[in-house]
Amino acid sequence: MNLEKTAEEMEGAFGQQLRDLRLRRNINQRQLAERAGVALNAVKNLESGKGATLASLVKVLRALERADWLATLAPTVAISPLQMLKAKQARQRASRPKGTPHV
Amino acid sequence: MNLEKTAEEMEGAFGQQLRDLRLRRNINQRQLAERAGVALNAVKNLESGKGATLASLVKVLRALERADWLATLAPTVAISPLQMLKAKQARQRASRPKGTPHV
DNA sequence: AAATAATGGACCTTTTAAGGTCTATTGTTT
DNA sequence: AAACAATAGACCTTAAAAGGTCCATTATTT
Repeated sequence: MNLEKTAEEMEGAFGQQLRDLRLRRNINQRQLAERAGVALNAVKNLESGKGATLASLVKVLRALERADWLATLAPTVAISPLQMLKAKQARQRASRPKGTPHV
Repeated sequence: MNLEKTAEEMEGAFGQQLRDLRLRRNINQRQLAERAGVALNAVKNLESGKGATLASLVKVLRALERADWLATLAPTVAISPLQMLKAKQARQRASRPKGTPHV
């Protein structure tokens, strides 16, 4: 998967990966849709990269037993107990730029 | 991230990860939306897990410089040149079950 | 403590995916 | 080579997200 791709191309390449996962398990689109609890069209859309929802993706990943992948996006940084004491609590909001007189 | 979660809960937990990524970079939702080329609402939907499209997700990941993550779903299995010779080409379609008289 | 921007949430309209069905094509099996 | 199911693609209707705007709340800064 190239990093210089357009968003559309990436969606297509992503769909190809989903298809690979399905074929490795040797199940057809209809079966996958059933197990995932989504419409056949939703699976088609995902695999072809023609537009899909995150909800459909999550359900399909569960059916493919790859839902664990979703947890790997932003691994939480481990922090030692000692550091913990002096650490400020994590931001809940982004800070506003100091100098920049925000329009 | 728990593996016993419902699809909805997973979408929420996923949104939290997106938020973490954004806050680590200390940019606000508006800036992220701008950079990603999506509406502010799309970012809100993603982070709150209230429903979003894969297209929005991909654009936002690019803006967060985490689009590479998308390629990690189904790592391709390496195959030695020797195995390559006797290997059948990968399936393009799922096979139909032999015995099962398909309804 | 006061000022202020970031965020949450509601509302509206437009766009698009979901869900359902049917047909044409084509990979796979026998 | 023939049979047949898996997939692609089109079409329609319904549901839901995108995009835009406004207001209320609250974390952060000074």
